[in-house]
Amino acid sequence: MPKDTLFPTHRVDFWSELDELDRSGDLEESDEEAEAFDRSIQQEVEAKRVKRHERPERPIDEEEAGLLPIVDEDQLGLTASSHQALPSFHASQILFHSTPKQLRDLSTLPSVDTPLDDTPGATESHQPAGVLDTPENIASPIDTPSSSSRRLTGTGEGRGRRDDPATPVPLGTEAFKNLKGKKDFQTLTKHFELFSKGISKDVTANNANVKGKGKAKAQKSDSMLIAGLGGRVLEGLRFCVPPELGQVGKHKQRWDIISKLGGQVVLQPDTSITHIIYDGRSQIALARELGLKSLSELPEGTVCVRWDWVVQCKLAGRLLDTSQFLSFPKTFTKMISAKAVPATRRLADITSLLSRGTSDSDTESPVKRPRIPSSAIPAIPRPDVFATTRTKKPFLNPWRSELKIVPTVDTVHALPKGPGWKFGKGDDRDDLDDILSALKDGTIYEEECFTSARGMPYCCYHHVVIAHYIRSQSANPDSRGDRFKCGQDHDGTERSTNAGPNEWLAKKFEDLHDMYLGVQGKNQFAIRQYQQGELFFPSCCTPWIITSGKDARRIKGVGQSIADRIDEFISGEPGRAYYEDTEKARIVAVLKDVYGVGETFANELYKRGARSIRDLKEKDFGLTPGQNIGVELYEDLNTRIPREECRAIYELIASKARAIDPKIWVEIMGSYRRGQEDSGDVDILITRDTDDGLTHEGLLKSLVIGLKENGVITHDLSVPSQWDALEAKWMGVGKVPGGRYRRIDILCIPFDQWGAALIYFTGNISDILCLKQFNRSLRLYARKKGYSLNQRGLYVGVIRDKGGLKMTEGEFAVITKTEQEIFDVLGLRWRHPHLRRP
DNA sequence: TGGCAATACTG
DNA sequence: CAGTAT
DNA sequence: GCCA
Repeated sequence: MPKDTLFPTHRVDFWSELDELDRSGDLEESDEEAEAFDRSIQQEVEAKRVKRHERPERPIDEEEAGLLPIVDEDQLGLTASSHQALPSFHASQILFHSTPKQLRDLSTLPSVDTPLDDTPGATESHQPAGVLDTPENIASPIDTPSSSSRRLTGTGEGRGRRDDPATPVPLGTEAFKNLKGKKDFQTLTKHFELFSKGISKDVTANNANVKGKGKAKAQKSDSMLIAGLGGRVLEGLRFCVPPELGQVGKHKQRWDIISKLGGQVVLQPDTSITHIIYDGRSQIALARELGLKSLSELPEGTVCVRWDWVVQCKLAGRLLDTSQFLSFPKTFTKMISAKAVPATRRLADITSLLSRGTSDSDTESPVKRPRIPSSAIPAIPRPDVFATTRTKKPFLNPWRSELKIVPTVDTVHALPKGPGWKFGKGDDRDDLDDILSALKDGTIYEEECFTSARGMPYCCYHHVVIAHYIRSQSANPDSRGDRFKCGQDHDGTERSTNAGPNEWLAKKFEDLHDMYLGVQGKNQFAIRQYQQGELFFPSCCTPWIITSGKDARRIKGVGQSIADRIDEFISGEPGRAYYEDTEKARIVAVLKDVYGVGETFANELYKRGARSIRDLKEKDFGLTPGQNIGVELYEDLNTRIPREECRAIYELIASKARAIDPKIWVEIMGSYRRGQEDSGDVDILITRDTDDGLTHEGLLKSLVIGLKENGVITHDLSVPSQWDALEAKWMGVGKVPGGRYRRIDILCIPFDQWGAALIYFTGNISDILCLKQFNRSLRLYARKKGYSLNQRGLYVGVIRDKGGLKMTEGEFAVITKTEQEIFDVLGLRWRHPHLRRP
C-alpha cells in the first residue's frame, strides 16, 4: 500500500547515504510512530482550522506525551496587555529545555547527541554514533610521541629497524627490481636523479624568495599570502614517495615541494624514512608497491600520510598533526607502535634542535610534543585555521568509503507541520533519482554528473546537499558563525575542522569570496563563481585530492581562472589573489555587511573615508534610515539566530496573528524550515483559508502594529506598498524580549499561491550564504520543461524573448495550494525541506 | 558572446 | 532609475 | 568567471 510517508523512502541510490543517517541515528521511526506522527500532523492541520484559543499550532502528539511544557500565551506575554511578564524570558528556558532526548524522537530528522566536550581520555567510551574518531584518539609518533602510547597497542606495521639517515638501508628492493624493466619507471628515476642534483640551489633560491616576498605584506595579517611559505617545516624528515608509473609530473611537483620545505625525498623506502606519501587506501597495495611483505617492515614510527598533509603543513607554516591525514585512518592503531615512539637519534636530534625556545603553549596536548617552534619559521602571522588538533569536536572522515552522515540538527521543533505540508509518496521516483542511481551503479560517472549539472539541476543540488551534511556535521552548532565577517568575532581560531582532503581549498575560496565582495568592479557572477569554489572542494563533491589547478579543472565550474588561483595557493607564488587582496577590499567587504549598503555605496563610503563600522556610527555619511538601522544594529544583525530563538520569534508573531484572526495560517520559512540549527533571519509566511469568503487582507498592518506594541517588532526597513493587499511584504527588525535584534520578514500570500510560496521561501534564498541552489535548480528545471516558476506559482506557455524577458505571462499551470502540486506537475518527487539545503 | 532567477521596495 | 534587498 |  503506497502510504504517504513523512520521509519519502528512497531507493537504493545516493539518497541511501542520507537514509543511512536515518538508521545510524538510532532514532529510526517505526511505522507506527511514523503513522502516529502523520496523524498528528493531520490533526494539526485540522487544528489550524478550528477556533482560536485552541492552540492549534501545537502538534498533538507532543502534548499527549506531555513532553512539552505548554507555552501559555499569557505566560509568554504574547498578548499585548501582559508583556511586562517577559523580562527574563529566554527561549531556551521555555522551549524544550528539559526533554531533548524524547523530543528528538519526534524530530523529522534523526539526531545525534550533542558533541561532548570531553577530556581527551574519556572520548573512547561514548562517542556519538557515526563518529569515527576524534583527533585525541589518533596519534602519530612524530607529532605526539608519548600521548599515543597511552592507548595505542602497537601491532603490525612500522616495527622495523630505524637507521640514521646517513646510513639508510634500502627496503623492498624486490619490487623495484621488477619495475626496473619498465620504461615509465626509468623515466621516473631519471627525472628523480636530475631532481636530486638540482635540489641544493633550488632550496636556497626559494628561501630567499620567500623571505623577500613574505616581508612585503606580512603585517597585513591576510591569509592570502601564506601559501608557499612554510619555511623548512619538513627539515629532518625523510619522505618516501613511492613511484606511480605515468605520474612523473605529479611526482616532480611533490619532490620539489618536499625538498623546498627541507625534507628529503626518496623513491624507495629505506630504514631511515619517516613518512610515506600515499594517497591510496590499501595497506596491502602499498606494501606490495613498496616490495614489502608488510608495512611492519618499515622503520618504527614511520607514518603513511596523504599528500595533502604536506600541502597543509606548507600552508600552515608548521608541522601539523598527521592524525587527520593518515593514509589509513581506520587502522591507525596498527600503524603506530607505542614502543616505536621513543625517539630515534634522528628524532631526538630534531627535537632538541627544534624545541629550543618553544613553550608549546598553543597545544592542548598534555604531553609536550616536539614541534617546530614558530620562531624557527619565517613566520607570517595568519589565522590558525589549520590548527587541526585543537578541536575536541568529533572528527569524521567523510570522504572515506565508510562515509557516515551525521544529522546536523537537533531538531526540537518538529517539522513538518502546518498547512501546505503534503507528503510525498514513497514510491515516487524522479529524474534526479535516476541520475543518482546511475551514479551509484556506475552507469554514469561523477564527472558527467558535474558536466550535466546545469542541465540536470538536481544533480548539482545533490552534491550540494551531501556537502552540506558533511560540512555541518563536523561543524558545531555555531558553525555558521564563522561564515560571518563580523569584525572582532572573526579570528578564525575556533573554526571546526572539516577533514576533507580539499577542505583547505574550500577555506581559501571562502576567504577569496569574502574578499572579492569588496573588490570594486568585480562582476557579481564572477564573485559567485568563487563562492562556488567553496562548494566544489568538500570531499563529497571532490573525493580525490586536488593536487593542481589542472586537476581541479575536471570539476564542472572550475575554469582557467579558478585553476590558476589553486595553483597559486599550492605553489605559494603570490598571484592575482594575493595582489587583489587589498586593505580596501577587506574594508569595503565589511561595509557591505551593513544592511542596505551594497557594492556601490560601500565603495562610495570608502572613498569618503569610512574605514570601519565605528566610522559609520560616529561620522555623518548621509545614510538612509534603513542604513542607519543597519549600522546601529550591525553586531546583532550579523549574528546567526539560534533555532530556538527563531521559533520563539515565530511563536510570538504567530500567536499575535491568530489573536487577530484565528483562521490565519502562519509558517516559519527559510533555513529554519530546512532544519538548520541557526538562521540569518526569520521568514514568516502568512495566508488564510478563503473557504469562508474572508481573506487576510489588512491583517499585516494590524499585526505589525500589534507586535510593535508589545515590543517584538522594533524597526521597519521596508514596508509594503499596499498594506492591505493579499500579497504584501514587510521587512524589519524585531527581537524576543531581552534578546538580540533580528531581521524579520513577514509576507502575506494569496491562499491559492501558498504552495509556490512555500517552495519559494523554503528554498535557501534567505540564507545569506546560500547559492539559492534549490530554488534556482527548480526554476531552471521548470524552464527547461517549458514552465516558469516564481513565488506565485507555476506557469505554462511562458515565452521569452532573446533578452530572457517574458513575452507572455503564460497561465497558471496549477493551482498551487501545496508544494506537492508543483512537484507533481514537474514530475519530481516532493522533497523534505530538510533535504533542500544548500 | 550572451546569459547566469525573479521581483519588490527606497529614494 | 539605480541600488539594494529577498 | 564559466559554459554552451
